[in-house]
Amino acid sequence: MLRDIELPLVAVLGDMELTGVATDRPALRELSARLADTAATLAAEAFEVIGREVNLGSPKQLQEVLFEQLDMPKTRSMKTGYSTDAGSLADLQDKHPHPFLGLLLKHRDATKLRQIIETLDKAVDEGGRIHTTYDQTGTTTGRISSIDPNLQNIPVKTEVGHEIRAAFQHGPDYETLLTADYSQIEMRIMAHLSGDEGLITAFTEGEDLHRFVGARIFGVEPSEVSPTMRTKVKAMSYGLAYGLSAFGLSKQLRIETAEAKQLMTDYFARFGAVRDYLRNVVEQAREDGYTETIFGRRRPFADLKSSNRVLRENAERAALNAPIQGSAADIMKIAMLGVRHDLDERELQSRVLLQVHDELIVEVARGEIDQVEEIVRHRMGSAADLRVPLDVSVGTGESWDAAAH
DNA sequence: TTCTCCACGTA
DNA sequence: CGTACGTGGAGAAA
Repeated sequence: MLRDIELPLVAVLGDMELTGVATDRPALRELSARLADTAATLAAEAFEVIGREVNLGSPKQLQEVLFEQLDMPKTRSMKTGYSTDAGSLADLQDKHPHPFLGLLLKHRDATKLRQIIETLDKAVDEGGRIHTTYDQTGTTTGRISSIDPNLQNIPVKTEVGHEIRAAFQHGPDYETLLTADYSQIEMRIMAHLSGDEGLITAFTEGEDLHRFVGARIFGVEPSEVSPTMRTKVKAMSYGLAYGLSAFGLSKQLRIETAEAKQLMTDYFARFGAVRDYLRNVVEQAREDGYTETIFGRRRPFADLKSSNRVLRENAERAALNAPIQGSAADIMKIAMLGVRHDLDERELQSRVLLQVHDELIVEVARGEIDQVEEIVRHRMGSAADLRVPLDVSVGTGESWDAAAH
């Protein structure tokens, strides 16, 4: 692990840091200005609605507005009062609709995104590139983390998120950016580790994983799986690897606990080996005092025998997740070494710029697209030999956003 | 200036 | 009552 993966990876990460990624700074600044404008308008409207000016970024002041002035029902309790996070505000909007709530949520969204953009803008160097720093020893699972700035949590889900990613581009001497990511790698690892025949079949035969699983659970044909059914199955599948409970699932999907419970029962009725595996991982960790990834990376656990239930159950969920998240991290690291090796061997000018856990972003030199795609697909696809295929999806474009799939 | 809490972005 | 991270603002502590 140390000799064959971590140490060789040091140089790869070092080069990625030194190279950095080209950015369209004017675009970032324009976006920032637009969001500042939006935020100001929203703040003014919010103040109008409550009849006074407060700091919308202060949870303390928001609590005064919501729970005293507007007399809203109390939300989740915190150390310093009651929560004003997005989930709580959404609940409030149901129980006690008020225009202030929507304005506040939109204002938060705009200011948060603007703050991210400002941080990025400050990080741009003289050459127009942003250089992150990778921390190879900062996580408990084997993932690498990214700091100063963190380029592993750049927004993507919203419209503005896409605009931000559109500002990450290839440099002037290069032809395009290429992104390559593993599809459902953690679910595939779960299929591999559990040996669940149903899940393995889903990956070897099913075109759409969640549709396939949904058909099994709901007892219908894949073509009969509705969008709602698929959403539920998807949430549950991803949640499994984190130790999600029926309660947590119900909350996330905003459905009754009984329905969530039934969903999980139906899931495990069809994919029982998954449940057995998850139980076994925790059991084994309790005996050994550590978990292990496919490639032998160990994570110690001290709290699995704790008499404190909260500590113990937290440790159980972490222990169940560690081999899955950790194996995925191992696989990506091996793939990165392979990609680097092949780029060097063929003396190509293209270079890997970023890693975002299950995704690589490559700056492709002119005329090298086909070769680079072949290398990346091959190295990522063959980084581990599992009981299910490793599916890699690749895209190219002028920007990170355009290259995404 | 430094620390904790809250909130929230990603995989 | 969902794993793994990093960051910035507010407000308190030093």
